[in-house]
Amino acid sequence: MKKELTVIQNSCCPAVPELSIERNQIELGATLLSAIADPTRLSIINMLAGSSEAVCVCDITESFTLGQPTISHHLRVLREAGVIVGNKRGKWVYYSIVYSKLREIQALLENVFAQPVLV
Amino acid sequence: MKKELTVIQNSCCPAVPELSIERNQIELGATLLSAIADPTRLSIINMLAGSSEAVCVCDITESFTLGQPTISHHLRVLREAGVIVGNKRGKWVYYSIVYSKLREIQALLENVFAQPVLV
DNA sequence: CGGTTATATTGATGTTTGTCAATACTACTG
DNA sequence: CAGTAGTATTGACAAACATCAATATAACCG
Repeated sequence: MKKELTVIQNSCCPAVPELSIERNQIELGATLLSAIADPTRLSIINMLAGSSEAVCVCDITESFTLGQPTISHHLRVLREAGVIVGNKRGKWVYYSIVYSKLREIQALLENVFAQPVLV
Repeated sequence: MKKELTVIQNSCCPAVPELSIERNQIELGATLLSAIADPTRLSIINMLAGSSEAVCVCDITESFTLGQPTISHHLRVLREAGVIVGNKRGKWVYYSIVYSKLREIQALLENVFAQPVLV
């Protein structure tokens, strides 16, 4: 009896795709996205990005119903991610956006989302 | 004795900036960013975005050292965020990217990061 | 039908995160 | 120098999260 030629579908995919991006970039992306993935922090970013001047912490705090230590915590997260910088003038601290870091985040997303070049 | 004309610097900022974006958008942005702000999930997105075909869960699972239920969990997070869709064929489930959702995320970031139009 | 394979769900566990109250620190003020 | 105001830090706590082991579900196979 001759052997059947039936193609057994025991493989689910023709080929397993590779990652088109390095592990470092993935880790960095996750870190940066985590830093901004919060309503309060997105609001702070939007507030600072919309201001031509650096903004004092007291004004940021006033914009939210959250307590001052909580805002200070969020500012620290953004600062440590490199998204904002603080500048002390007298007893006030003024924060402003690091635009290059925002562009870096967008560029990282581009790379993660990018389809490979069709040859 | 005449009143001093000294301008007391008891205000830290000339003006408090307003948010240039709606609260809904901030909340949506935070939700979507949280969904992708994880190394495993970013890798899955990159893997799927780099594939011309939908990819079977078993192949996704093989690409990581994490257990199958953990990958299934991450797939669920991405699916519920609308970033990927699953399609069942026989006993396999194939996932693929919802590119419109990726563009939505990028557009949201554009709005959050955008400086207001200079008049 | 009984067994096997692929995927999802559930439950448990340790870790991280957002929030607040209390406190510390720093610079101005009188 | 003592008091006050703006900001940061610490510690505590509850909620959310990532992970795994165990189990459930669903589709194929013999």
